[in-house]
Amino acid sequence: MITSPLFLKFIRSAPDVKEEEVTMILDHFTILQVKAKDHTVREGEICKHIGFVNKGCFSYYTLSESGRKSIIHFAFEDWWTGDLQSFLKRQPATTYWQALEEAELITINRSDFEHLCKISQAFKYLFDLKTQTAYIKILNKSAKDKSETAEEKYLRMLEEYPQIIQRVPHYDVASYLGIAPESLSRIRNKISK
Amino acid sequence: MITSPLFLKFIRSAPDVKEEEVTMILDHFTILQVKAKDHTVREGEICKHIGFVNKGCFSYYTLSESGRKSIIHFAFEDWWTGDLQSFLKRQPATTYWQALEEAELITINRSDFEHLCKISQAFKYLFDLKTQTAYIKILNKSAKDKSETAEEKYLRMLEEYPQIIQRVPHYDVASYLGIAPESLSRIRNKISK
DNA sequence: CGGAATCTTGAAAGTGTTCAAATCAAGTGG
DNA sequence: CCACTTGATTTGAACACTTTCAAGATTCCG
Repeated sequence: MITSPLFLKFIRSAPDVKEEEVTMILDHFTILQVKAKDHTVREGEICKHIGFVNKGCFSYYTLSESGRKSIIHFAFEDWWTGDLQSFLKRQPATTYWQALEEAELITINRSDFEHLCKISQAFKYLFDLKTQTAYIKILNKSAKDKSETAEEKYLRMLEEYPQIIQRVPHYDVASYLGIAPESLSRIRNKISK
Repeated sequence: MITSPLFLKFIRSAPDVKEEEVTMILDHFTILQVKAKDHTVREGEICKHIGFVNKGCFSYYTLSESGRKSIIHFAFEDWWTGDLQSFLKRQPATTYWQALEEAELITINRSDFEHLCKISQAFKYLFDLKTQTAYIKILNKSAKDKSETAEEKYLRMLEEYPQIIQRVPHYDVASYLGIAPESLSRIRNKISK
Protein backbone atom coordinates (compact mmCIF):
# COMPACT_ATOMS: atom_id res chain seq x y z
CA MET A 1 0.00 0.00 0.00
CA ILE A 2 1.30 3.41 -1.01
CA THR A 3 1.66 5.91 1.84
CA SER A 4 3.52 8.77 0.14
CA PRO A 5 2.00 12.06 1.36
CA LEU A 6 3.07 13.73 -1.90
CA PHE A 7 1.19 11.20 -4.01
CA LEU A 8 -1.86 11.24 -1.73
CA LYS A 9 -1.98 14.99 -2.00
CA PHE A 10 -1.86 14.70 -5.78
CA ILE A 11 -4.72 12.18 -5.92
CA ARG A 12 -6.86 14.12 -3.46
CA SER A 13 -6.50 17.26 -5.56
CA ALA A 14 -9.14 15.83 -7.92
CA PRO A 15 -12.58 17.40 -7.42
CA ASP A 16 -15.10 15.43 -5.31
CA VAL A 17 -12.95 12.36 -4.89
CA LYS A 18 -14.14 9.94 -2.16
CA GLU A 19 -11.71 8.02 0.05
CA GLU A 20 -12.80 4.70 -1.47
CA GLU A 21 -11.81 5.93 -4.89
CA VAL A 22 -8.45 7.15 -3.53
CA THR A 23 -7.80 3.71 -2.10
CA MET A 24 -8.78 2.05 -5.34
CA ILE A 25 -6.42 4.31 -7.29
CA LEU A 26 -3.54 3.63 -4.90
CA ASP A 27 -4.07 -0.12 -5.33
CA HIS A 28 -3.08 0.17 -8.97
CA PHE A 29 0.39 1.54 -8.21
CA THR A 30 3.72 0.01 -7.20
CA ILE A 31 6.85 1.52 -5.66
CA LEU A 32 10.03 1.32 -7.72
CA GLN A 33 13.46 2.18 -6.35
CA VAL A 34 15.88 3.55 -8.95
CA LYS A 35 19.64 3.93 -8.48
CA ALA A 36 21.43 7.08 -9.52
CA LYS A 37 22.41 7.02 -13.23
CA ASP A 38 20.05 4.14 -14.05
CA HIS A 39 17.74 4.47 -17.03
CA THR A 40 14.03 3.65 -16.71
CA VAL A 41 13.40 4.13 -20.45
CA ARG A 42 15.71 3.89 -23.46
CA GLU A 43 15.16 4.75 -27.08
CA GLY A 44 13.71 1.85 -29.05
CA GLU A 45 12.16 0.09 -26.05
CA ILE A 46 8.43 0.10 -25.33
CA CYS A 47 7.84 2.23 -22.26
CA LYS A 48 6.11 -0.24 -19.92
CA HIS A 49 5.14 2.13 -17.13
CA ILE A 50 4.84 5.75 -16.18
CA GLY A 51 5.87 6.88 -12.72
CA PHE A 52 5.20 9.67 -10.25
CA VAL A 53 8.48 10.97 -8.82
CA ASN A 54 8.21 10.59 -5.05
CA LYS A 55 11.89 11.21 -4.41
CA GLY A 56 14.92 12.07 -6.56
CA CYS A 57 15.18 13.57 -9.98
CA PHE A 58 15.36 12.52 -13.62
CA SER A 59 16.50 13.94 -16.91
CA TYR A 60 14.90 13.01 -20.19
CA TYR A 61 16.69 13.47 -23.46
CA THR A 62 17.09 12.40 -27.04
CA LEU A 63 20.23 11.26 -28.83
CA SER A 64 20.78 12.59 -32.34
CA GLU A 65 22.22 10.40 -35.07
CA SER A 66 25.62 11.85 -34.29
CA GLY A 67 25.23 10.71 -30.67
CA ARG A 68 24.67 14.20 -29.35
CA LYS A 69 22.60 14.33 -26.16
CA SER A 70 19.84 16.92 -26.03
CA ILE A 71 18.06 17.25 -22.69
CA ILE A 72 14.37 18.06 -23.05
CA HIS A 73 13.65 18.64 -19.38
CA PHE A 74 14.14 17.45 -15.83
CA ALA A 75 11.52 15.79 -13.60
CA PHE A 76 11.65 16.42 -9.87
CA GLU A 77 9.33 15.37 -7.04
CA ASP A 78 5.67 15.61 -8.07
CA TRP A 79 6.35 15.21 -11.81
CA TRP A 80 5.68 12.16 -13.94
CA THR A 81 8.28 10.10 -15.79
CA GLY A 82 8.05 7.94 -18.88
CA ASP A 83 7.86 8.32 -22.65
CA LEU A 84 4.20 9.24 -23.08
CA GLN A 85 4.00 8.46 -26.78
CA SER A 86 5.55 5.04 -26.27
CA PHE A 87 3.44 4.27 -23.20
CA LEU A 88 0.09 5.28 -24.65
CA LYS A 89 0.52 3.99 -28.19
CA ARG A 90 2.75 1.00 -27.34
CA GLN A 91 5.36 2.25 -29.80
CA PRO A 92 9.17 2.24 -29.41
CA ALA A 93 10.30 5.14 -27.25
CA THR A 94 12.21 8.05 -28.77
CA THR A 95 13.55 9.38 -25.46
CA TYR A 96 15.85 8.26 -22.66
CA TRP A 97 14.89 8.75 -18.99
CA GLN A 98 17.72 8.69 -16.47
CA ALA A 99 17.78 9.11 -12.70
CA LEU A 100 20.29 11.78 -11.70
CA GLU A 101 20.01 10.88 -8.01
CA GLU A 102 18.82 7.80 -6.17
CA ALA A 103 15.08 7.96 -6.75
CA GLU A 104 11.72 6.49 -5.83
CA LEU A 105 8.96 6.17 -8.42
CA ILE A 106 5.29 5.33 -7.89
CA THR A 107 4.53 3.40 -11.06
CA ILE A 108 1.66 1.95 -13.03
CA ASN A 109 1.84 -0.30 -16.08
CA ARG A 110 -0.06 0.10 -19.33
CA SER A 111 -2.93 -2.31 -18.77
CA ASP A 112 -3.54 -1.21 -15.18
CA PHE A 113 -3.46 2.38 -16.44
CA GLU A 114 -6.11 1.65 -19.05
CA HIS A 115 -8.25 -0.13 -16.50
CA LEU A 116 -7.86 2.67 -13.96
CA CYS A 117 -8.82 5.35 -16.49
CA LYS A 118 -12.04 3.43 -17.14
CA ILE A 119 -13.07 2.92 -13.53
CA SER A 120 -11.84 6.19 -12.03
CA GLN A 121 -13.11 9.51 -13.35
CA ALA A 122 -10.87 11.25 -10.82
CA PHE A 123 -7.68 9.63 -12.07
CA LYS A 124 -8.55 10.21 -15.72
CA TYR A 125 -9.23 13.85 -14.86
CA LEU A 126 -5.89 14.27 -13.06
CA PHE A 127 -3.94 12.64 -15.84
CA ASP A 128 -5.56 14.69 -18.63
CA LEU A 129 -5.09 17.86 -16.60
CA LYS A 130 -1.38 17.10 -16.12
CA THR A 131 -0.95 16.60 -19.86
CA GLN A 132 -2.84 19.80 -20.65
CA THR A 133 -0.82 21.82 -18.15
CA ALA A 134 2.47 20.39 -19.34
CA TYR A 135 1.48 21.14 -22.92
CA ILE A 136 0.66 24.75 -22.16
CA LYS A 137 3.90 25.19 -20.22
CA ILE A 138 6.08 23.89 -22.99
CA LEU A 139 4.27 26.03 -25.57
CA ASN A 140 5.12 29.14 -23.58
CA LYS A 141 8.67 27.95 -23.05
CA SER A 142 9.09 27.21 -26.73
CA ALA A 143 8.10 30.80 -27.59
CA LYS A 144 10.62 32.27 -25.17
CA ASP A 145 13.42 29.96 -26.21
CA LYS A 146 13.21 31.40 -29.70
CA SER A 147 13.80 34.99 -28.79
CA GLU A 148 16.15 34.88 -25.81
CA THR A 149 19.94 34.89 -25.59
CA ALA A 150 21.72 32.14 -23.67
CA GLU A 151 22.08 34.40 -20.64
CA GLU A 152 18.37 35.26 -20.59
CA LYS A 153 17.46 31.58 -20.86
CA TYR A 154 19.75 30.79 -17.94
CA LEU A 155 18.25 33.53 -15.76
CA ARG A 156 14.72 32.44 -16.59
CA MET A 157 15.62 28.86 -15.68
CA LEU A 158 16.94 30.07 -12.31
CA GLU A 159 13.63 31.82 -11.64
CA GLU A 160 11.34 29.06 -12.80
CA TYR A 161 13.31 26.04 -11.62
CA PRO A 162 15.89 27.11 -9.04
CA GLN A 163 16.39 23.46 -8.13
CA ILE A 164 17.97 22.61 -11.44
CA ILE A 165 21.29 24.33 -10.94
CA GLN A 166 21.53 22.83 -7.43
CA ARG A 167 20.79 19.22 -8.31
CA VAL A 168 21.93 18.71 -11.89
CA PRO A 169 25.48 18.53 -13.34
CA HIS A 170 26.27 21.69 -15.27
CA TYR A 171 26.92 19.93 -18.56
CA ASP A 172 23.36 18.61 -18.39
CA VAL A 173 22.05 22.09 -17.58
CA ALA A 174 23.94 23.38 -20.63
CA SER A 175 22.33 20.71 -22.80
CA TYR A 176 18.91 21.67 -21.41
CA LEU A 177 19.56 25.31 -22.31
CA GLY A 178 20.84 24.33 -25.74
CA ILE A 179 24.33 25.75 -25.23
CA ALA A 180 27.88 24.40 -24.77
CA PRO A 181 29.03 23.65 -21.19
CA GLU A 182 31.83 26.19 -21.67
CA SER A 183 29.27 28.89 -22.48
CA LEU A 184 27.31 28.12 -19.34
CA SER A 185 30.48 28.39 -17.30
CA ARG A 186 31.25 31.80 -18.81
CA ILE A 187 27.69 33.06 -18.28
CA ARG A 188 27.79 32.05 -14.63
CA ASN A 189 31.18 33.67 -14.22
CA LYS A 190 29.91 36.89 -15.76
CA ILE A 191 26.77 37.00 -13.60
CA SER A 192 28.58 36.30 -10.34
CA LYS A 193 30.41 39.61 -10.73
CA MET B 1 -25.98 22.89 -39.53
CA ILE B 2 -22.29 22.21 -40.18
CA THR B 3 -21.59 20.30 -43.40
CA SER B 4 -17.79 20.57 -43.62
CA PRO B 5 -16.44 17.18 -44.81
CA LEU B 6 -13.16 17.90 -43.03
CA PHE B 7 -14.86 18.44 -39.68
CA LEU B 8 -17.17 15.47 -40.16
CA LYS B 9 -14.18 13.29 -40.88
CA PHE B 10 -12.54 14.51 -37.70
CA ILE B 11 -15.61 13.77 -35.55
CA ARG B 12 -16.19 10.37 -37.11
CA SER B 13 -12.61 9.37 -36.35
CA ALA B 14 -13.65 8.75 -32.74
CA PRO B 15 -14.09 5.04 -31.96
CA ASP B 16 -17.67 3.66 -31.99
CA VAL B 17 -19.38 6.98 -32.55
CA LYS B 18 -23.02 6.76 -33.65
CA GLU B 19 -24.60 9.17 -36.15
CA GLU B 20 -26.89 10.62 -33.48
CA GLU B 21 -23.88 11.58 -31.40
CA VAL B 22 -22.19 13.12 -34.45
CA THR B 23 -25.27 15.25 -35.05
CA MET B 24 -25.40 16.28 -31.41
CA ILE B 25 -21.74 17.31 -31.50
CA LEU B 26 -22.24 19.33 -34.69
CA ASP B 27 -25.15 21.16 -33.08
CA HIS B 28 -22.77 22.72 -30.57
CA PHE B 29 -20.66 24.43 -33.23
CA THR B 30 -20.97 27.64 -35.25
CA ILE B 31 -19.27 28.81 -38.42
CA LEU B 32 -17.12 31.93 -38.14
CA GLN B 33 -15.68 33.75 -41.17
CA VAL B 34 -12.39 35.53 -40.49
CA LYS B 35 -10.77 38.09 -42.77
CA ALA B 36 -7.07 37.96 -43.59
CA LYS B 37 -4.93 39.74 -40.95
CA ASP B 38 -7.75 39.73 -38.36
CA HIS B 39 -7.00 38.51 -34.85
CA THR B 40 -9.33 36.02 -33.14
CA VAL B 41 -7.42 36.22 -29.84
CA ARG B 42 -5.22 38.94 -28.34
CA GLU B 43 -3.02 38.95 -25.26
CA GLY B 44 -4.94 39.99 -22.15
CA GLU B 45 -8.38 39.02 -23.46
CA ILE B 46 -10.24 35.95 -22.29
CA CYS B 47 -10.32 33.46 -25.16
CA LYS B 48 -14.05 32.92 -25.62
CA HIS B 49 -13.97 30.11 -28.14
CA ILE B 50 -11.74 27.54 -29.77
CA GLY B 51 -12.10 26.79 -33.45
CA PHE B 52 -11.41 24.04 -35.96
CA VAL B 53 -9.75 25.46 -39.07
CA ASN B 54 -11.95 24.50 -42.00
CA LYS B 55 -10.25 26.86 -44.45
CA GLY B 56 -7.32 29.27 -44.30
CA CYS B 57 -4.38 29.49 -41.95
CA PHE B 58 -3.40 31.17 -38.70
CA SER B 59 -0.22 32.09 -36.87
CA TYR B 60 -0.04 32.21 -33.11
CA TYR B 61 2.63 34.19 -31.34
CA THR B 62 3.68 36.06 -28.24
CA LEU B 63 4.96 39.61 -27.94
CA SER B 64 7.90 40.17 -25.61
CA GLU B 65 8.11 43.26 -23.42
CA SER B 66 10.27 44.84 -26.08
CA GLY B 67 7.48 44.26 -28.62
CA ARG B 68 9.32 41.50 -30.40
CA LYS B 69 7.02 38.98 -32.11
CA SER B 70 7.82 35.33 -31.60
CA ILE B 71 5.76 32.88 -33.65
CA ILE B 72 5.03 29.65 -31.82
CA HIS B 73 3.42 27.80 -34.71
CA PHE B 74 1.00 27.96 -37.58
CA ALA B 75 -2.43 26.31 -37.78
CA PHE B 76 -3.69 25.08 -41.14
CA GLU B 77 -6.82 23.16 -42.13
CA ASP B 78 -7.65 20.44 -39.61
CA TRP B 79 -5.88 22.15 -36.67
CA TRP B 80 -7.49 23.94 -33.75
CA THR B 81 -7.13 27.62 -32.90
CA GLY B 82 -7.41 29.48 -29.61
CA ASP B 83 -5.39 30.09 -26.45
CA LEU B 84 -5.99 26.82 -24.62
CA GLN B 85 -4.91 28.08 -21.21
CA SER B 86 -7.16 31.10 -21.46
CA PHE B 87 -10.09 29.13 -22.83
CA LEU B 88 -10.00 26.32 -20.29
CA LYS B 89 -9.11 28.32 -17.18
CA ARG B 90 -10.91 31.53 -18.16
CA GLN B 91 -7.70 33.49 -17.68
CA PRO B 92 -6.33 36.34 -19.81
CA ALA B 93 -4.64 34.99 -22.93
CA THR B 94 -0.86 35.19 -23.33
CA THR B 95 -0.88 34.63 -27.09
CA TYR B 96 -2.15 36.30 -30.25
CA TRP B 97 -3.93 34.36 -33.00
CA GLN B 98 -4.01 35.92 -36.43
CA ALA B 99 -5.48 34.78 -39.74
CA LEU B 100 -2.87 34.92 -42.50
CA GLU B 101 -5.44 34.27 -45.19
CA GLU B 102 -9.20 34.65 -45.35
CA ALA B 103 -10.37 31.80 -43.13
CA GLU B 104 -13.33 29.80 -41.90
CA LEU B 105 -13.46 28.49 -38.33
CA ILE B 106 -15.87 25.99 -36.82
CA THR B 107 -16.12 27.32 -33.28
CA ILE B 108 -17.50 26.42 -29.89
CA ASN B 109 -17.71 28.66 -26.82
CA ARG B 110 -16.61 27.79 -23.31
CA SER B 111 -19.94 26.77 -21.76
CA ASP B 112 -21.04 24.75 -24.78
CA PHE B 113 -17.63 23.09 -24.71
CA GLU B 114 -18.04 22.12 -21.07
CA HIS B 115 -21.52 20.81 -21.73
CA LEU B 116 -20.41 18.87 -24.78
CA CYS B 117 -17.51 17.23 -22.90
CA LYS B 118 -20.01 15.98 -20.33
CA ILE B 119 -22.57 14.54 -22.74
CA SER B 120 -20.25 13.26 -25.46
CA GLN B 121 -17.58 10.68 -24.64
CA ALA B 122 -16.51 10.78 -28.26
CA PHE B 123 -15.85 14.51 -28.30
CA LYS B 124 -14.00 14.43 -24.98
CA TYR B 125 -11.89 11.60 -26.35
CA LEU B 126 -11.05 13.49 -29.55
CA PHE B 127 -10.15 16.65 -27.70
CA ASP B 128 -7.91 14.93 -25.15
CA LEU B 129 -6.23 12.96 -27.90
CA LYS B 130 -5.52 16.16 -29.87
CA THR B 131 -3.95 17.74 -26.80
CA GLN B 132 -1.85 14.65 -26.08
CA THR B 133 -0.65 14.40 -29.66
CA ALA B 134 0.16 18.09 -29.85
CA TYR B 135 2.06 17.83 -26.56
CA ILE B 136 4.15 14.92 -27.75
CA LYS B 137 4.89 16.68 -31.03
CA ILE B 138 6.11 19.85 -29.42
CA LEU B 139 8.27 17.89 -26.97
CA ASN B 140 10.06 16.26 -29.87
CA LYS B 141 10.35 19.57 -31.67
CA SER B 142 11.72 21.26 -28.61
CA ALA B 143 14.49 18.66 -28.37
CA LYS B 144 15.50 19.13 -31.98
CA ASP B 145 15.37 22.91 -31.84
CA LYS B 146 18.08 22.83 -29.18
CA SER B 147 20.67 20.97 -31.17
CA GLU B 148 20.12 22.06 -34.77
CA THR B 149 21.58 24.93 -36.78
CA ALA B 150 19.29 27.42 -38.50
CA GLU B 151 19.71 25.60 -41.81
CA GLU B 152 18.83 22.24 -40.31
CA LYS B 153 15.72 23.72 -38.69
CA TYR B 154 14.66 25.19 -42.02
CA LEU B 155 15.13 21.91 -43.86
CA ARG B 156 13.22 20.01 -41.19
CA MET B 157 10.39 22.52 -41.46
CA LEU B 158 10.25 21.98 -45.23
CA GLU B 159 9.93 18.23 -44.66
CA GLU B 160 7.38 18.34 -41.88
CA TYR B 161 5.29 21.30 -43.00
CA PRO B 162 5.94 22.01 -46.68
CA GLN B 163 2.87 24.27 -46.73
CA ILE B 164 4.46 26.84 -44.46
CA ILE B 165 6.93 28.29 -46.94
CA GLN B 166 4.17 28.42 -49.58
CA ARG B 167 1.50 30.14 -47.53
CA VAL B 168 3.29 32.27 -44.95
CA PRO B 169 5.33 35.49 -45.37
CA HIS B 170 9.03 34.81 -44.95
CA TYR B 171 9.50 37.17 -42.03
CA ASP B 172 6.92 35.11 -40.13
CA VAL B 173 8.69 31.90 -41.14
CA ALA B 174 11.92 33.40 -39.80
CA SER B 175 10.25 34.24 -36.50
CA TYR B 176 8.92 30.68 -36.31
CA LEU B 177 12.43 29.34 -36.84
CA GLY B 178 13.85 31.76 -34.29
CA ILE B 179 16.14 33.53 -36.77
CA ALA B 180 16.31 36.92 -38.51
CA PRO B 181 14.52 37.34 -41.86
CA GLU B 182 17.89 38.18 -43.42
CA SER B 183 19.29 34.85 -42.21
CA LEU B 184 16.38 32.95 -43.73
CA SER B 185 16.95 34.72 -47.02
CA ARG B 186 20.64 33.76 -47.01
CA ILE B 187 19.87 30.15 -46.10
CA ARG B 188 17.37 29.85 -48.94
CA ASN B 189 19.83 31.42 -51.32
CA LYS B 190 22.56 28.98 -50.28
CA ILE B 191 20.29 25.93 -50.63
CA SER B 192 18.95 26.89 -54.03
CA LYS B 193 22.43 26.54 -55.49
C1' DC C 1 46.16 9.17 -2.18
C1' DG C 2 45.13 8.72 -7.01
C1' DG C 3 42.31 8.69 -10.95
C1' DA C 4 38.27 10.03 -13.20
C1' DA C 5 34.89 13.24 -13.92
C1' DT C 6 33.61 17.96 -13.91
C1' DC C 7 34.30 22.71 -14.40
C1' DT C 8 36.98 26.75 -15.97
C1' DT C 9 39.80 29.59 -19.06
C1' DG C 10 41.96 31.20 -23.43
C1' DA C 11 42.30 31.88 -28.35
C1' DA C 12 40.61 31.08 -32.90
C1' DA C 13 36.87 30.07 -35.90
C1' DG C 14 32.10 29.96 -37.06
C1' DT C 15 27.36 31.30 -37.14
C1' DG C 16 23.87 34.48 -36.96
C1' DT C 17 22.50 39.47 -36.05
C1' DT C 18 22.13 44.20 -36.96
C1' DC C 19 21.80 48.16 -39.69
C1' DA C 20 21.59 50.37 -43.99
C1' DA C 21 20.68 50.31 -48.64
C1' DA C 22 19.04 48.25 -52.85
C1' DT C 23 15.82 45.51 -55.27
C1' DC C 24 11.45 43.45 -56.10
C1' DA C 25 6.24 42.89 -55.90
C1' DA C 26 1.59 44.21 -55.42
C1' DG C 27 -1.98 47.29 -55.19
C1' DT C 28 -3.99 52.15 -55.83
C1' DG C 29 -5.41 56.13 -58.00
C1' DG C 30 -4.97 59.14 -61.76
C1' DC D 1 -1.62 51.64 -68.44
C1' DC D 2 1.64 54.06 -65.81
C1' DA D 3 3.50 56.34 -61.75
C1' DC D 4 3.53 56.02 -57.03
C1' DT D 5 3.32 54.05 -52.52
C1' DT D 6 3.88 50.55 -49.42
C1' DG D 7 5.40 46.22 -47.93
C1' DA D 8 8.54 42.28 -48.55
C1' DT D 9 12.80 40.29 -49.73
C1' DT D 10 17.68 40.45 -50.75
C1' DT D 11 22.50 41.89 -50.26
C1' DG D 12 26.72 43.73 -48.02
C1' DA D 13 29.74 44.87 -44.21
C1' DA D 14 30.67 45.26 -39.44
C1' DC D 15 29.70 43.37 -35.21
C1' DA D 16 28.23 40.21 -31.32
C1' DC D 17 27.66 35.97 -29.46
C1' DT D 18 28.52 31.13 -29.10
C1' DT D 19 31.22 27.09 -30.30
C1' DT D 20 35.25 24.45 -30.70
C1' DC D 21 39.51 22.75 -29.31
C1' DA D 22 43.11 22.53 -26.12
C1' DA D 23 44.80 22.92 -21.69
C1' DG D 24 44.66 23.71 -16.83
C1' DA D 25 42.22 23.71 -12.29
C1' DT D 26 39.04 21.68 -9.23
C1' DT D 27 36.09 18.27 -7.15
C1' DC D 28 34.48 13.81 -6.09
C1' DC D 29 34.83 9.20 -4.76
C1' DG D 30 36.74 4.70 -4.17
